[in-house]
Amino acid sequence: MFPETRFAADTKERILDAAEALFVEQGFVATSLRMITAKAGVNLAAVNYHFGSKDELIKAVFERRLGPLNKERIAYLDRLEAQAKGKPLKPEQVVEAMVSAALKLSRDPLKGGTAFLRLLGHTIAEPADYMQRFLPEQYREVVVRFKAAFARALPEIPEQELVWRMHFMFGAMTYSMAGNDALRLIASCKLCEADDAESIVRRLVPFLVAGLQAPLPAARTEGKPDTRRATRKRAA
Amino acid sequence: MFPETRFAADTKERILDAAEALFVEQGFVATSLRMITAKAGVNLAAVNYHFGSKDELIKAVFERRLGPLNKERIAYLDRLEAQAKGKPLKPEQVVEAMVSAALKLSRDPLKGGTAFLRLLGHTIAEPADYMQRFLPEQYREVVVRFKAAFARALPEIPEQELVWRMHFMFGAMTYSMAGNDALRLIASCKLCEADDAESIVRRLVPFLVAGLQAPLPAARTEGKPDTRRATRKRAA
DNA sequence: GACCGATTCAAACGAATGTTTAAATCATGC
DNA sequence: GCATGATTTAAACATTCGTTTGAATCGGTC
Repeated sequence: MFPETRFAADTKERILDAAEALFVEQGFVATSLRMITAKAGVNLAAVNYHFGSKDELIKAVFERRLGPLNKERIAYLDRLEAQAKGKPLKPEQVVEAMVSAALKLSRDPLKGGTAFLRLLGHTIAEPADYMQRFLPEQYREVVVRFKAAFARALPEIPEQELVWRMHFMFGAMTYSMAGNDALRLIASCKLCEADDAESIVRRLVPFLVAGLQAPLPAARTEGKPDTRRATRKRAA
Repeated sequence: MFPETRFAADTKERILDAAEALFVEQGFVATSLRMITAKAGVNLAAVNYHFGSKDELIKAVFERRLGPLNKERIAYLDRLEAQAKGKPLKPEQVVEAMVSAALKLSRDPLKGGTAFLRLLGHTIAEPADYMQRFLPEQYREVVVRFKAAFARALPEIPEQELVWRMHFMFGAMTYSMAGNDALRLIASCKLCEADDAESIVRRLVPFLVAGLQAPLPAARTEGKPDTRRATRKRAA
């Protein structure tokens, strides 16, 4: 009852691998099932046989990696909180928990996760309707847990402000993993040799921690906002 | 000699408007010329007549807004540097110059720029080959000027580090303007009422300034990076 | 009113898309 | 060895795509 997954499931994984790679290069819509099955070396009908439809294939590509990735993020957070014994974590610990799982994924050549991380970055912006429902579902638990952890680690930040800063954090994170295309533009190149994921994380974490801890914006003045202290004066 | 732009040239702009709106909702590839021309109320052939091809239409959608937007960014920076009379700017001034032009665009209802900003966010990640060459071209001057301004405003940050932080900055910026879809996930909603562009900017700027000024990461230690000074204690 | 370039229009083009079908092939139980 | 279910295969399905065509229509000039 086991070796059935030997050749058959191989087909499924070959399809997933090929699809993952092509989605990164060309996007979902521009990648046809014929390209995928050609690259995977399988028959065209195999996709609809094993996955049902192209949309389901796309979801499967994500579930294969995003599930374990987010589980590991939560596990990392669990470990930290267990060590802390009820004390709030330090902000850099929470950021680290958020980021380092992705780092590990990208570093493991067996998992072939580098392509997936770039795909992930490209896809957050994906306007496709079924993706707009699928991705939040995949991220829900991570968001809830980390939002709570950040709220404890940064008690001086009001909730609404924290939500936005987490939003910015997600942006910088996904963007920096979406590939160095935009980076190659900023640097005149030859700097971007440090594109291994580990050094990216080592640079990203301080940036995010500082941003999350930034002084609160001035309440609602019209003139030059002076970015001074965080008086929680409710304007109006 | 004026009303000629009333119906005829109106066709081009009607197409551009419709395309812009549909691209935001569905992406480039998923949006067909038939949808665009239907929404614009013009004939299908009008796109190829006025723009030559779908790709050229896409470029036109971007050029119409991205050109003025980036020109204004540079003009803003020019103004600041003229006022400073040779002194380096403050980091928040440079960030403000980068961000506020986009804010103004989004606030002008006449320009209909809100949709475009969201489109821009979605598109930075666009894998399409001709976009990979077109966008850097559009951004080149902005990047050069702002990189120089940041280098003067943040003299203690090494160039390589600065390049990465600008990268992160672009990420947080584009992401936060790409629409509140991901945000709606973080907040349980009902917080996101503050989605007008101005309040976003007021929150975004302090975050970015703090991130850009973050303490430099520890050199290359293996143990827990304490983000303080680079103690080269070897954790055995 | 006739001419003309610019624009619009309906219709068709070939190519490519996701999906389905029915036969062929495989592995495996009895 | 044969029946059975799972998989693979080649071929076709109906749509949809971007683009092209050639005639119709418009506004303005002589």
